[in-house]
Amino acid sequence: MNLRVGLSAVIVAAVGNVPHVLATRGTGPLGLDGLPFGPFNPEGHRTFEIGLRDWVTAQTGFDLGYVEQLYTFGDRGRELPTARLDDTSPQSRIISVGYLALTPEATEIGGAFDAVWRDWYRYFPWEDHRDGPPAEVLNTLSDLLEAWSETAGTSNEKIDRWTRSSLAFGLGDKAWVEERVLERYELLYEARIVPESWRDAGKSSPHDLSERITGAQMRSDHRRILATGMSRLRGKIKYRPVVFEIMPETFTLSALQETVEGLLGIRLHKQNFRRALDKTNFVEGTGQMETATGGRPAELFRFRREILAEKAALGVQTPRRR
Amino acid sequence: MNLRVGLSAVIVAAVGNVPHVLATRGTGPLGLDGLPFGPFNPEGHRTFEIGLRDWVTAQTGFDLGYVEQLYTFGDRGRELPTARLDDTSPQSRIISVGYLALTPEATEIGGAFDAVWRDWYRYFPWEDHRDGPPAEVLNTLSDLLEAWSETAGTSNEKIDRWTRSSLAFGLGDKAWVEERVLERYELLYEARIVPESWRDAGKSSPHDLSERITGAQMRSDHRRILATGMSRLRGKIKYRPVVFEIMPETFTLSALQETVEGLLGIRLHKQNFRRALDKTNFVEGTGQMETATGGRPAELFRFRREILAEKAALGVQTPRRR
DNA sequence: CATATTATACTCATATTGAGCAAAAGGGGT
DNA sequence: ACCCCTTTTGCTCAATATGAGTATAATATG
Repeated sequence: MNLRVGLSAVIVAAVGNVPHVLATRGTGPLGLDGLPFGPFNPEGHRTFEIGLRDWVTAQTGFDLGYVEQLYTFGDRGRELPTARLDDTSPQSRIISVGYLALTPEATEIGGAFDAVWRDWYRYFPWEDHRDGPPAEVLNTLSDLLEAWSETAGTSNEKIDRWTRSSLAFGLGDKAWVEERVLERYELLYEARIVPESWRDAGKSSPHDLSERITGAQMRSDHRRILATGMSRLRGKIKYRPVVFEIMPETFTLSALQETVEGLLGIRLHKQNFRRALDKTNFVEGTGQMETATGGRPAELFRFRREILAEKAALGVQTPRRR
Repeated sequence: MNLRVGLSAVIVAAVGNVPHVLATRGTGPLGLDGLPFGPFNPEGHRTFEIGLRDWVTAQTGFDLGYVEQLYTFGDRGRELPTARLDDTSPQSRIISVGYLALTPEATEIGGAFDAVWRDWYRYFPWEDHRDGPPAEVLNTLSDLLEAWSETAGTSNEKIDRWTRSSLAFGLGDKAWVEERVLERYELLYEARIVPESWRDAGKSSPHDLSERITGAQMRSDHRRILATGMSRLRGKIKYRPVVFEIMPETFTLSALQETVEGLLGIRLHKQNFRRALDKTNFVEGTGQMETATGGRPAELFRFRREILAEKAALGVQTPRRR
């Protein structure tokens, strides 16, 4: 059997303090978006990371800053949109090594590469709790998950399904834990709520759900890879100063907070955010002022990159509600 | 070029509350240990994880419990012990997907598989701070790292090397951060202190260091993979109840603490450990007593596996000294 | 010059953390 | 029986961190 290795990238930038991912525009009959994906060329590149950087630069014209490996996806049944899980035909098998990359420049994409920056909540509407939990989306999903739990064979299995659902989505008295993006997506996939779970099984969905609820689909398993990247980033931001990789040279503290809030999908208490930031010594004032704030001008700050080697944590802890 | 995918596993169990890894005994001229490593067979296995479980069971006769993917290693120059980093010959390239597995049974290995359980500090003597920082090892390494810093070209580079060294190893007024196992190993590799850095470059080491200082070598890049696994486990133990995957059915709280201490390589405050554990509700008393403690008998506890889906964190936080 | 808007500075109750002392419950020797 | 040693278990306390509030400063706008 033919084994091939590809690289897929979740490239994140902030557009107006809202997290965006680089997506390749859909071309097939369904017109689904995908993640940038390129073959790994073992002759040309000594490491995966070098291969990834090269090929993103070649196709989009900009340099990636922060890069980290996410996960290696090798399941059979993920290559073709119509592949069946029980398919055992000895076709070529593609293994894809997923990477998370952060870049400050959400510039227009040059070259022949048909890619666009997309608000990442387009693919995950239930993940955006910045204006409180999105009631319509969550209620619909909650109902569907409850129905799915009911269809289980045994009563134990029913309870298990519903427990997992409420924990993942913070239903009932459970807390919403923002970094469980992957867990939530996988649950929606397992419960056959998200359309690609039907697509991958070669069937058509019996549901008639709007994209406002289930989010936009992606090619192959790219939405899963994106969920993996979001989970990783939301987790990491709490103990490593990775936000600064997507911030411009100078920024106001409010802009920094809004970016963090955008990534986490929740609002933070302003005063406590500042206090936590103060303790870390990660930023220093530049003396310059940003006047277009609409109110009192804010000082522009800069990330003290020297400190990167030293300190580890951006002490932004998120409150555990409930 | 031939692309092949292999699976390597860091399989951890506790032998008398001390963490051990399953290692394959050295056969080559150097007689170096290695990690269990097997080819991934795309025809036979739908996913990597299934492949891994199958092959460990086939070779050792026991079932893996907890399994998680670590990292995918694909650098050129890691296949052969004598491969040179600048080697560009189009030989077969092996990509290895590393896995971390935890198992409670440190049973004898059956079958034809020549594997042994090895104290993981055999490979990383500088990581064991259970009886305080290991002065001899750390002093020697500190001197070597300082010497390496001095050989840098520019003064900036000198400072950078020494900063990274003291941060990684907690030298001077810096704190020892136990989960930076990989960072420390990579620094020792970069500084050419660890013998395999010379081996990989096809040279022989000018140092004459005992294994008591540099730890035991492993085949290929297996020591790096082990370091990755140790880092992951030490990090994860603080926010997920993974310890219980290597504990027997019932255990005393002291045994649990000693196992955690073994994994983290540091001592914890007993009363605070208990208090943190209490809050999580992860364990429940069985009523039975263990009398062979040498003092007051201790109650035997059991992990409440039902809670696994619910609660996330084993709130064992490690003190940040200094 | 009042008002809206945003930035920044304090305050305070409560929870968490690090670290200590004290009592309880065994075993072993005299 | 009694003392000593060891380990478990229970409790206290100061220091710090956290969540959330109020007050004040500095600008733009009408």
